[in-house]
Amino acid sequence: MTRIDDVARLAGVSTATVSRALRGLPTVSASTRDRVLLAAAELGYTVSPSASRLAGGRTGTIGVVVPWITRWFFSTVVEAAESTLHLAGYDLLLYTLGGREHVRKRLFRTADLHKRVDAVMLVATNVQAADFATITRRAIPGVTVSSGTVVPGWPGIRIDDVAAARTAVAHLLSLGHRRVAHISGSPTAELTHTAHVDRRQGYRQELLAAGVTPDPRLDVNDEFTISGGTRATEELLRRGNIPTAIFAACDEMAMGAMSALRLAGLRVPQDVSVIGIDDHALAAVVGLTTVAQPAAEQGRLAATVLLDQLCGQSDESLFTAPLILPTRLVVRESTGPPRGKLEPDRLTTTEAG
Amino acid sequence: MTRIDDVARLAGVSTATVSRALRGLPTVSASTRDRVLLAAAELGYTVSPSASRLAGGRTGTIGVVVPWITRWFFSTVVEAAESTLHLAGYDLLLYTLGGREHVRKRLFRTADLHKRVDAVMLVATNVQAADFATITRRAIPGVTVSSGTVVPGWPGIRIDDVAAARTAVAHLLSLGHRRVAHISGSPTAELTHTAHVDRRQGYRQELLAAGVTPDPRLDVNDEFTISGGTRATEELLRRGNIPTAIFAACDEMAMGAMSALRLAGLRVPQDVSVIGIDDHALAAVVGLTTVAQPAAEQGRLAATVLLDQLCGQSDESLFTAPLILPTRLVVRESTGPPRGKLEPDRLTTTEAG
DNA sequence: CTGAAAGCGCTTACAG
DNA sequence: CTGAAAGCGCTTACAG
Repeated sequence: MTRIDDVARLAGVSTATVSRALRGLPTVSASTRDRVLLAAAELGYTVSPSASRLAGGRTGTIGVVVPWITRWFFSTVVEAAESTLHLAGYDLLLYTLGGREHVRKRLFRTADLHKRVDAVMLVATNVQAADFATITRRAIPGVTVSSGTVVPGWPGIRIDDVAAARTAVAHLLSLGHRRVAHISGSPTAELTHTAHVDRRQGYRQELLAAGVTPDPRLDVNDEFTISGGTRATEELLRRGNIPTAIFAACDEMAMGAMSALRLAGLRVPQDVSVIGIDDHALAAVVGLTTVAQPAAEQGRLAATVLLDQLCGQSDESLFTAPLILPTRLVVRESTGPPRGKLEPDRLTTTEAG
Repeated sequence: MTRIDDVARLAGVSTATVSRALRGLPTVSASTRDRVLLAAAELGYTVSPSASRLAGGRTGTIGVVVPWITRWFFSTVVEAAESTLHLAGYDLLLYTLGGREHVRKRLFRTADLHKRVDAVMLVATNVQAADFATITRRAIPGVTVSSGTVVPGWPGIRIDDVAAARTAVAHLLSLGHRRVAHISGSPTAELTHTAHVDRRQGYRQELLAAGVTPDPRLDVNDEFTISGGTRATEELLRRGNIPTAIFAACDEMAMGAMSALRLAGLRVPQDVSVIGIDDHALAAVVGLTTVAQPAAEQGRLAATVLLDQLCGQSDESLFTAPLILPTRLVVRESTGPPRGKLEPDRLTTTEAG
């Protein structure tokens, strides 16, 4: 394998000059730079990352931490972040926690992560107060996406989960629904993020504002997945006193709900309306009404903010408050007025009617 | 930051012994090992990856290359591979090509990748003959998942795409369909992988075996995505002479097809049957009949095979032929007999009938 | 603008 | 089983 000395010899300069020329430092004359680049190209030389890291102290790598990668929001964020980071010449080290709390702990409590990456992007991954110390002491730059906690010194990119939930519930209320159920992530299964906490709060706030007392029997927890939505909905049906509408905390749960309702012989939206949050790629296919959030944009922005920090040219306002991206209601076919409002008798609502 | 000398001093041994003890080499006495581990724990010492890599020549990192991460198959493979690799102490460097052919080229043609990772996992990423030389010369271990080409010296994990397609088409034929359309990836949009080539071949083979001549007007290319499936189906409808069944090369395209058909006022399966390949997490939700392939298992197996190679204890049979995992037909609600077979008159097929 | 030299923090023959 | 020493391949003050 060719090394920097080979290039230096061929170009007739020192290794220090090769190093400078290859990295585009301004302290190299144009003619020298050209000679070095030519020599490097001729030898097919690329710098050894290990040596460069050890000597230079920079890894050229960003660590991206996600709870999962198979869920729509996370994969979309990562894909957008990845292309931005690679374009800037950074590598992406992927950590999927997968509910393994000990992995998260090890990541933050030891110097491990810090020695592998120049900066960290935490997606829907909460950091506990005990971790702040580690992060701050090592002064590692970072950014959070869709995170419940604010990490001191790290910008945050997110949507307003409370407001998004209120928008969803307001839509159902405006259609005339009063028995509105909520299915959301469970505190134990979603340890790493807190979107479900905020969304539940928004659900309750909006109901209360409309004079509706939240009914705990209409509030079920499960995983933020399709099957989680299915199970939660089955539980709702099992409890009896079926709601006229279900607000699912994410589109994947909403789709699971639609599936469970259909299996139970209930029609969406004639018997039960369903709304989610996300605007998943499949939401349009299944006609799901939802509150859209810009996932790719959050990934792209987070990567950009991180790169700016590494260049030392961050917008200071980012450090004072999280950057909140807008959400918007997308009405499709899964929501409509409650049955009683239009057709009091189930029999008159068949397709033949 | 504490270094290896700090640990050595505290434990009263040389840095060489610390290095050996920490890596669990057998040439260290139990009592010495304990003393070293205790000292390391007390100082909160973790090895510097950069230094370790430079000195040892190993990176402890696996490069995983995927065309996209937002598609079901790829995210499922990566998530399974990730947990297996991290469990074994390896980091995962993610490269998402995103249709950027130049990224793939740079990755293989230069020594770049080789200097960052110990081994490579290529998911649905083809390698051209010109790349073989680079890979072989550098003798970097690797494994391919769902790859069309066989890389000399690398095991391959995959399904039999031709057979999977034939299973799908055979199901449609057995229901009585003769006008069977195919929607699949386009040669230009899916440069990196070749599943669409094999699946198209299986489609044609099965039709021909049944005495049906493939009609090029029923064969449309687009992206392996939901919207690709939607566009391809719209194109089919635009061409007129609507098929009684559509075989989509993947579930995402199939779901796009279902969506386009519904929008056009056609019912699935009464007017048009739809079948895919994958068994996407949402297939059950939308009632999609499909040929299931084990995505997570392919990721897990590929990671295991790679780790075995790095330990030098690979099963030799893996290098002689790709490991083919089984697929199986999962019949749901999106396929049924063609209309003519049961109900010759469209009017008699309404729900009221 | 350029070079000589130290140093980044480990691992690995080699010798014992 | 253990240690002294070389070396991995760069980058970075420092000096000029």
